[in-house]
Amino acid sequence: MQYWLMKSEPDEVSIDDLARAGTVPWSGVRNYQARNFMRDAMQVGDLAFFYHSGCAEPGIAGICEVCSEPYPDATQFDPHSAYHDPKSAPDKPRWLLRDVRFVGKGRYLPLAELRSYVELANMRLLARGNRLSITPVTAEEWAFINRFMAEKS
DNA sequence: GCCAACGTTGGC
DNA sequence: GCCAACGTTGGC
Repeated sequence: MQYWLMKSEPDEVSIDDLARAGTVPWSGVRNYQARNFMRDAMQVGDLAFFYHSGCAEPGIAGICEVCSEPYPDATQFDPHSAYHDPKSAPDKPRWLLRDVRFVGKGRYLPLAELRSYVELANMRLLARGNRLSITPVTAEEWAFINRFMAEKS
């Protein structure tokens, strides 16, 4: 059992979109490190913070759960998709993803607030220059942040 | 295998 | 829109 943080642009898929859909494929990851986390390190049942990026106030919006084994990201083979990868062959797919399931929505935790806690000083998300869209979260970080999720907003 | 050029991410 | 930081590409 491991914990994760997964970034999504709310314009594409927000926590409310996930709540409505129930389950979504985590498509569009085109970074090998993030792919390897999904392909190799994640396990069904792992929990992840759902993070909103590329928006006015980035931050943690809720929690989701890894709910499938890895399988090829269909968008890589779609010439009309922004995530199309012409170098990926259907018999040897380059990009694998997992499905994630909505677990809950918490008090919105802005990035600026996360940065204010010394307990999170070493969090991967907050590391200088971090751009990874999927990062591991330690059990300590999870517990520390998770208790804010239950607060009223 | 090095490394410069380029593209992308993502906060601000 | 800017720009720092990082990843990828491709020539050599």
